[in-house]
Amino acid sequence: MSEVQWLNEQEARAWRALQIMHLRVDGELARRLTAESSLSYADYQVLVALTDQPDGRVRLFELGSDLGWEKSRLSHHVARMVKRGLVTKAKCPTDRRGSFVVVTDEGRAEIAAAAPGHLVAVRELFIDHLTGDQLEAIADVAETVLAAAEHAD
Amino acid sequence: MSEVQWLNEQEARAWRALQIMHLRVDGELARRLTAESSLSYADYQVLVALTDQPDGRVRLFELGSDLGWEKSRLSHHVARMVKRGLVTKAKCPTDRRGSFVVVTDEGRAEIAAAAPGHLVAVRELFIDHLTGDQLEAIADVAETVLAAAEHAD
DNA sequence: GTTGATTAGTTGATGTGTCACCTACTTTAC
DNA sequence: GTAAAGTAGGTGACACATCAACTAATCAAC
Repeated sequence: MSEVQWLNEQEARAWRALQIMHLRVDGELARRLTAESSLSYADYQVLVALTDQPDGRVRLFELGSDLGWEKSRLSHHVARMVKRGLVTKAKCPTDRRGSFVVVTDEGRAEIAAAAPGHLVAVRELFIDHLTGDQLEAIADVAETVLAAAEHAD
Repeated sequence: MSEVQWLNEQEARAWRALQIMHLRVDGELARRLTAESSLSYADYQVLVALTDQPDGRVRLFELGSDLGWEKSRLSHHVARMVKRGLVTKAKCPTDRRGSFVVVTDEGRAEIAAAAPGHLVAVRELFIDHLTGDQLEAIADVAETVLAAAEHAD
């Protein structure tokens, strides 16, 4: 067994605080979303991705990689959303293996109703407490870490 | 309906990047942990909290608030860990409603085996890409946000 | 054009989280 | 003391996530 390199105080503080912050903030966001709308946080993310597109449709595999979800999870989740009338599926004409997920009017209505409250919550729980410099620093860190992860695929 | 205040570019960039970073990093950490040990990320967190204590025992409600878990989730999860022999439960002598969760030798062995690999992964996926200033900035941000959340209980 | 590898998506079993509700004990107020 | 309120924890039903195995279409090689 080789020596374990434990985290030093600064590293441990940053890592721990970040983990706990994320837990608290995301937990509270999810709680408020389900309390104030009929959408889960997962539903919300799917609907945001769909309504970001001009035609409100995205291929399943693309949605999966955008959200960082496994295809199985996505398949199950979309099936539940179809059953609830938030989205539908459509065959892809150019690749007969594939499907699109398409927002329905009901899905658009649900996210339109939920978004304002969610944005208020994001501000209240996170953004409002930070300076411009801090937001910049956060974005730099996250993008650095993500770029490294991409690079190590 | 009042106007929705959308996120500006800087805010959106910071928020989005942070969310995606967390998804990717925590997802990869969880994947590696389950691949290289018999512990889930949740198991790992419970065992860390227990082995942090000199006597390896924590009251359930305390563990719950440390981890930010609901009591029901904790109850279910601990029950599963008991079944797997990683922890046991012990009645609290001073409050007869309460119980302690106690690490077993097997639990200690499992986390001792898993911790080195996990630390390597935390470094590789996160810490190694950041400067001391960046770590400091992250910790400041997270602590600020957490303090605000505490304050708004 | 036939074979093999890869990719898109599904399915079912199983593990995990959440919600509403429950018991048992403790604390507070009178 | 006793009633009411609060706290520690558990339970069962259901929603959700993960894993392995599967079908079907496309792509690459020859």
